[in-house]
Amino acid sequence: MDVRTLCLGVLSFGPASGYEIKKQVERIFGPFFDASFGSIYPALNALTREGFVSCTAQAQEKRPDKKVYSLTENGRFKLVADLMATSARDRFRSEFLVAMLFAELLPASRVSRLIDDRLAIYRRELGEIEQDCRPDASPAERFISGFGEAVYRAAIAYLENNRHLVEGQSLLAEPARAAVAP
Amino acid sequence: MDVRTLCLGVLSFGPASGYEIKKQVERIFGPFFDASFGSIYPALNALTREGFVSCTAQAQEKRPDKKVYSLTENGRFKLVADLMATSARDRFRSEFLVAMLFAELLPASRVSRLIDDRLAIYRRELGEIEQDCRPDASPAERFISGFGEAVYRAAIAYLENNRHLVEGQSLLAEPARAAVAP
DNA sequence: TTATCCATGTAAGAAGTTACATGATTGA
DNA sequence: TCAATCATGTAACTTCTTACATGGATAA
Repeated sequence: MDVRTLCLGVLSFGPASGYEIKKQVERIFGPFFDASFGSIYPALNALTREGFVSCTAQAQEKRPDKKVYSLTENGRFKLVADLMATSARDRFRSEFLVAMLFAELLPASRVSRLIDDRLAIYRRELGEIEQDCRPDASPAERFISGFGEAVYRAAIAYLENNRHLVEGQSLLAEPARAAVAP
Repeated sequence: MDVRTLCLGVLSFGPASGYEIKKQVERIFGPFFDASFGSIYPALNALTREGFVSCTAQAQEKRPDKKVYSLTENGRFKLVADLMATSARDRFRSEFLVAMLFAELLPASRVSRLIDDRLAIYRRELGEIEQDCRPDASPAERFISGFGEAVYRAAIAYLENNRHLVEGQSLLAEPARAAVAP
């Protein structure tokens, strides 16, 4: 599963430009998948060369031509083949959790700050998911949004209820043991 | 946050070989972070060159020397500096969710299979987390394991309760609309 | 007036994976 | 006998990110 497949997938909903594809990916997947312009544009060019998408340039004044891509028949076959072949794995790579493992080495204030920041991010994502919930969304879109909601809610609740496990464990600031048993 | 920092972090718990570092990362983080030998060994060599770790080779019979690395004072400083500097972001990249967005294009059986597989993976991870829960685990380790548990439980419950949103939506096999309103 | 949106593209580089090489030991 | 464990390492490759180039329009 790479950016090329993602582009084919978004184009299966209808023609779009590279710019619009990026926006759609952001809206639908939010933090579950992302793709930069630096990967989308080359991907679309390659797909065009290989005949999986076709491109018509729309002239615009004072702006680069807008290139609108459409899935070709071959492209549709390739999309299905890619989706069938994919191992569909998840990779959740959390620098936050790595940092938490070494919380003892950091000042307590830094640990608290990291947790607060993470909570703020999760809450913001949650808010965006709830806001973006449009009535015309497909079942598949609702499925994905709902998954995000469920996972974020769980993560937020966990952080709120268990942050004490890593807060106030610092070996730097104060003698933690003395504070625990006064 | 990269493999180099991860190696320094694990070494802050005590000396270890590259092989042992990989095992520890697998045990502690499971699916939240991983590092292959192909990234760990070069990282350790670079860290040795730069003086952040020291290395003593233990001769072994019929096997490559076991190289045991220890954090130097400089390495400990660098670890803290890296942890302070990190943005500690999460990136959850789910090929599974991408595939689900395009569930309509796939045979219903394939969609069900993907969901079953994902549930099996989540359940297995959950089981491993619960099994690995050792009495001597640090609060930080318990914090991380608990986070995984909470998130996996939420994901499993969500998939079980909402899979109908993407199952039986196939445009391939049968006319879904007719089946919905008989 | 400053930031954001629109709009595409390239080049350099970071970071990591996979596959290979080597090979005895141990448990199922 | 087959797979896993232990043990390190290199090289080729994939994939993506970041930074840059260009620049008007529009909203705060």
